[in-house]
Amino acid sequence: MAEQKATIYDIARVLDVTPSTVSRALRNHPRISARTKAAVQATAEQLNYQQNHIAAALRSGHTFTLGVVVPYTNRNFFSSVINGIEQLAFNSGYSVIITQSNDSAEREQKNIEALLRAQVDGIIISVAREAGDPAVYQRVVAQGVPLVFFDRVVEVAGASTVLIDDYQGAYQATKHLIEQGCQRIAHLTGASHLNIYKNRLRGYRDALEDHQLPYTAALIHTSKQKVADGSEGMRQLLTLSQPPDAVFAASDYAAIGAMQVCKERGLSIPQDVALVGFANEPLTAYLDPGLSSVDQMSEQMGRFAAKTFLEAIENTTDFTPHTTVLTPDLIVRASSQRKRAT
Amino acid sequence: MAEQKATIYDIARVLDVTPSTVSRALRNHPRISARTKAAVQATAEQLNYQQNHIAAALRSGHTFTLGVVVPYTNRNFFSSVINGIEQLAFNSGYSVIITQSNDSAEREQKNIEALLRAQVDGIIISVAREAGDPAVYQRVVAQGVPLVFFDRVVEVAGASTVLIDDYQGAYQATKHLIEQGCQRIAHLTGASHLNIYKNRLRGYRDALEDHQLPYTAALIHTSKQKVADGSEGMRQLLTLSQPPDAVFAASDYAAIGAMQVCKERGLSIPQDVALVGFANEPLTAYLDPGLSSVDQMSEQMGRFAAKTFLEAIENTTDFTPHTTVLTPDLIVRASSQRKRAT
DNA sequence: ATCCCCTGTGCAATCGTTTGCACGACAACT
DNA sequence: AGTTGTCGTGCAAACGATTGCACAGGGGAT
Repeated sequence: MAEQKATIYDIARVLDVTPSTVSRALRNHPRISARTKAAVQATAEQLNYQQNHIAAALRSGHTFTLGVVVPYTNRNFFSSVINGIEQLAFNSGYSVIITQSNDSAEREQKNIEALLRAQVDGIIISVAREAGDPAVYQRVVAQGVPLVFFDRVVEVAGASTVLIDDYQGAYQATKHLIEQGCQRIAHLTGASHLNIYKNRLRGYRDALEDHQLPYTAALIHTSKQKVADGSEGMRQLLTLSQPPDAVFAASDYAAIGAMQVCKERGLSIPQDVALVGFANEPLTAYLDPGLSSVDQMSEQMGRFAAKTFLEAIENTTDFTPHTTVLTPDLIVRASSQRKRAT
Repeated sequence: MAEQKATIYDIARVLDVTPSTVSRALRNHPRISARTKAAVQATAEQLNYQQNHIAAALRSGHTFTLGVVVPYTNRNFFSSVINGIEQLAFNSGYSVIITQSNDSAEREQKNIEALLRAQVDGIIISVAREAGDPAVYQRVVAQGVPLVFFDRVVEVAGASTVLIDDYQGAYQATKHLIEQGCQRIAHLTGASHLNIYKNRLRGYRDALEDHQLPYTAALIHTSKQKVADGSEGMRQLLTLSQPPDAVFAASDYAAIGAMQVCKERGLSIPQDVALVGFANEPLTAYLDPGLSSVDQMSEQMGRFAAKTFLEAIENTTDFTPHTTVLTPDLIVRASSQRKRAT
């Protein structure tokens, strides 16, 4: 059944040279003559030679493999990031191993260890919601394996990070709502050990202040940002004596929940209540009305993470870990557009 | 920077035994005494020994790595399947390498070759929309690497497949529409070298016949099944002298397009036009009205694909390739529910 | 006592490449 | 003519584990 695979020995035998010469010829070593290289190439193709990555990896120490750890593969944001990572990695000859933590710290740690055993050349990770022991990350760095965090990051010496500017995104979204004439803008925020929600809240607050609008604690609702949480938040907000005329949610799902409640109550969107979400999940475009949202540049984030890794690999000596901050992009749809675009 | 990694030689030195003994002890070889095993275990932990997969792979021929090729990682269906695959694979000690073809046959072939070079223990694939040369798949099988197709399959001797029963799904969906009182049911189908659309069309057609409804060619619209295609199809259908009172689309996206057109024209859903899609993308639940759809059991599909692979690996000798057919599940939402559920 | 088998371990080859070092040949320079 | 340098290739030792075979010692059967 299993075909015999050709090795460099087979090529060497045919051409009556040594395997070393073949190896060097294939890797385009400068000291090998053009004639020999051509001959090796030719017989390699003829024998259908495929390099054995494993053997090469063992000797050289490079596996040309990149490990990725995400909470869930089937969440659009993460799968889009993976998409971006894979594009760049593939073009540079790297394979990508995907693992998922299911937001469990224990599972995350196991994943990292498995990746290290697999001798990956680097690890790109978005950490689990459940906080784990940072020692694991430090061990990765200590082993000399480049480590890149994205979106959900942790401060680790020697690691790089790729983020979006959550503050900016929230600021833009809030400013947009103000410009559309909204005066009482509520905010659905999330509680987490991660900074993303804090930064969004800050952006929201600063935008209000910069436009001389009061910051009102009653207009803030904190939750886990699921659809049901958004509904719950909206219901509470509508009980206020002065209900909001706009809602900026820190996630699209919470915004969807809010939208559903508005529809139930017969409130028109965006006239009575304008809505903006966060993440620009693909589904937001298909809602009725389309949900305005802050795009997280997921694919780009993946590409930057991969690029950072590649840089780290190529200059092992003089690479300094760094943080890349991407500017998010406000996508305006019907849910917040009260005034016609000029 | 890089810490020294412990090898079995280090353990052997400490205990004054040979590396062979250590290797066997770690792999729980029956001929090693319990005492030795315990001692090896202890020092392994003490030295923080982590097996080098690469070295083990080179010698043993097993990489404990599973290759996956999908058209796109960031499509919910595929990322959910990957999710399912990863769950089972991880539990059995396998890592999963993800590659994407972007629906290009050339890229798909390159991916497969890269996976083979990486010496993966098996490949799970959903083929590109663009048809490629089946010889690539045969080469995989010829090399003795288990090959499992899912959803978008190709007939290859020696390969296994995991599918959903598209015929059944379509039949159920159509039957459901009939039971809701629809009489003129249109179908948006896709053109492809793959069988999925053909089977859905067959299911649709047979359901009509079984309920004494005529099959009308004018009610069939063929396209690539994007949102815009669905809109286009719906517009055409509405120009008919006898427009349909229901649409069964072979994909959720086409159904969304149709839904948008209905809304534009002021047609009420489901009263004037009932709608059912296919795939049960998560967003369907959030549409207004919620879109009924046929669930493709994506995670389960992934789990079955992984299971098939694991079976093939474990009984290399007496494994016979087989086809697993999953029964899809019709999810009824507001878009097709004309009669109250009793 | 003799033979056989079982238990626990060691020996050494092997997986397929990579790579530091050495070496012969030939050209160029003093 | 001797020295130095460059070019093209070969030698052999890695990389870290796995594994078939051998073997010593001890117990039981004959």
